[in-house]
Amino acid sequence: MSDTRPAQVFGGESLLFLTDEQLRQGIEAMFFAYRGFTADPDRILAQMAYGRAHHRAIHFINRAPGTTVNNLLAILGVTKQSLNRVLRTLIDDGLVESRVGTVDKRERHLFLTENGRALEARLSEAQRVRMRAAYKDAGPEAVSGFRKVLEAMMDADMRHAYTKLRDTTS
Amino acid sequence: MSDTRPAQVFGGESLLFLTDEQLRQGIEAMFFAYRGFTADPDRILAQMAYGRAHHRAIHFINRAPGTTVNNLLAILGVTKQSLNRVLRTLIDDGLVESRVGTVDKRERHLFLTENGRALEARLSEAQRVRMRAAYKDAGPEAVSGFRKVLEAMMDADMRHAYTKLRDTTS
DNA sequence: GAGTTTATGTCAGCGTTGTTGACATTCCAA
DNA sequence: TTGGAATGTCAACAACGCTGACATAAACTC
Repeated sequence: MSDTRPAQVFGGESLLFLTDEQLRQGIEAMFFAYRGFTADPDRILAQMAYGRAHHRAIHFINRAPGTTVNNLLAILGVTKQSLNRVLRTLIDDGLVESRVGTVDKRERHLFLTENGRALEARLSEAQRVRMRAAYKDAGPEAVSGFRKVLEAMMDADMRHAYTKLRDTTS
Repeated sequence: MSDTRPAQVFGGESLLFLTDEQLRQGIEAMFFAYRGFTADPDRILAQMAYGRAHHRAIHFINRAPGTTVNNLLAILGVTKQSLNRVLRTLIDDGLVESRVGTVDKRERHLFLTENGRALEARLSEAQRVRMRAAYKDAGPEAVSGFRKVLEAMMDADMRHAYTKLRDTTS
């Protein structure tokens, strides 16, 4: 059942930060913010025949060029059938190149083409504009807290994927 | 290596927290965290024939009992056809009650039934468990920053909806 | 009172993106 | 050589967005 009492007692100003009310506000903030987070790329994607799944694939291929399909599958957390449909259109449209592996020829290594990089730049710049404004509004300390809470909210395997990407300079 | 130090130690002098690398990390953190954010309710919903859209409707009807369809439409940011399909099933399944307005008889006021409240409690408790753990891990100061950045990331109309709900004690 | 607008519901159709299941191919490894 | 891993593909389906069109009732306006 619902518990409206503070679940933890910390320092004076933060007595209430674990009440159900505070948690509910966090939940609603996530909901509304995620909409804003995806709104700008969504507008660009809608002009072409693409959706968020294409954006995600493009993002992570750009982030880790040469990644295999299986690796991408793990990061995106979807089925191979679902990813394959998206990759198929991106490859057919000349945004992604799929190269057979040299060491293991079963593997396909994925790269963005010139056009793919151009779209990636458009999409991520649109998203960064909003993030930059939000970061600037909130200030550096808030940004640090923001990241800390988000990391704590991830599933363990996603946190591993995230930190692995984070600590890799592309 | 990438620089993961919090930028606030340099105060307003440093724009390190606004580098593209920092922004990219924030973008990826949002992506992975949102998956975790929805994972627990998703598991419950999958057992019934429901999805995220049902959860959202249930959440906001619980949050603002008696809200009208139009109001809910604005909060959820979907078309009436899309919302209607979801509401239809929830009403047919006896989770939501739709009452004709007394002042304006065109309006339908939405309420959760006993069963609706029970499901809402299950879903939101599952979500709160994760949020509570994340908040506890990150600490009160991080939570404040988290909320600050999320609010700054919202579209203006969503921020209005959010603060309106936030400042209404149910 | 007539006409317009508003709130809602509903039907039909479509697109993206997720799912499961089945099956083929290729190729590494034991 | 056989088993399993990585990948691709086909089929079917579901959730949930969308647009467009149309119906109804109520409220508002002139």
